[in-house]
Amino acid sequence: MPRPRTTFHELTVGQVADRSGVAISALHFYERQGLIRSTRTASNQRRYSRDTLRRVAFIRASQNVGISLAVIREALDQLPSERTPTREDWARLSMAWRTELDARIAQLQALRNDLTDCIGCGCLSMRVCHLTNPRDVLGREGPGARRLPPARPA
Amino acid sequence: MPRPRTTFHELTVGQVADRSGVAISALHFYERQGLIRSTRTASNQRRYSRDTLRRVAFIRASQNVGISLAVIREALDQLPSERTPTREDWARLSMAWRTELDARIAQLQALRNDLTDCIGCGCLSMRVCHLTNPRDVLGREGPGARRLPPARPA
DNA sequence: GCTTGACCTCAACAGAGGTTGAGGCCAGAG
DNA sequence: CTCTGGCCTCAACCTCTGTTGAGGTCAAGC
Repeated sequence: MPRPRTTFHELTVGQVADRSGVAISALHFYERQGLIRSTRTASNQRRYSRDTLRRVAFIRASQNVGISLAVIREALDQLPSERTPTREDWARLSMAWRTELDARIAQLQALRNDLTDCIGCGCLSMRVCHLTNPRDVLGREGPGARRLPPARPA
Repeated sequence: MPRPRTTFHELTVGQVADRSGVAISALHFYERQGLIRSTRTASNQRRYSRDTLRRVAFIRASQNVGISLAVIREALDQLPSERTPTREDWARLSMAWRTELDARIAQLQALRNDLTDCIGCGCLSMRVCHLTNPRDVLGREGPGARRLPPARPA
């Protein structure tokens, strides 16, 4: 079996796929979207540095809680592009991301509390505006094709 | 301006749209997907009962935290179909939904803590398996066309 | 009795997030 | 030297969550 050669610090796309549990096609997709990067060998194969595993874990974990790839990319863009991120780099990212996560946690807890307290208690007054889209804290988010660009060149 | 007549307990689609902040087209879509229901007037216009506002608020709030419409529909299916849901009905739904929300809250907090504790402290060992897809607790979730039906009739 | 605005249906398209498949390259084992 | 497994690209397709537009109905108001 001709497994591609790698140095210790480089991973093939297959290795990253195996270790991260993400399909190769998804890794290619993430790369096209600028979420991860690779170098190429002489024969044009991708090689990933080990911190890619962390990036992919970060991506999937964030996606799992409903954050879009665009927002995730913005966060990852804070990491240095042409150097392996250090602990400080990730710590800085963490601080920024905490805000996003805290907002979402608060939103989830509000939903849960409104369901149990408000509806559960009998008043049935789930506070609509409060829950459905507090865009002051989360900004525009959520799936769908609702947001068109303001004007498109014809 | 010929606003449609409604009784006190009935709302037109435009009224639901205005009060919920959800586009009419989205309400039609939710109805096609079985998330909300309506009766029709003699002239085929939709009329919604007031609890539809609650359903829509529930849908949007849940969507906002990354839950898919399919999962939301399953939850809403627990409400009685041919009677206005009572406090007890919503309370029952709340209890079930809490589980879903609690799991997501835990997941978010784990992500946050791993980011701040684990990466922030220097060990940099974001626990991949633990974070990316604990399918024992959340089941299969997340966007994309990854899951094809096992076999489709030709 | 016409106009107007809210509503209807149905089909087509949009954007996000991928998967699948065809066709081809490259390197190591036999 | 050939075979094979892993990798490559590119285009097509898929699901999910809606939006847009064309064409039509109905009822209130002037």
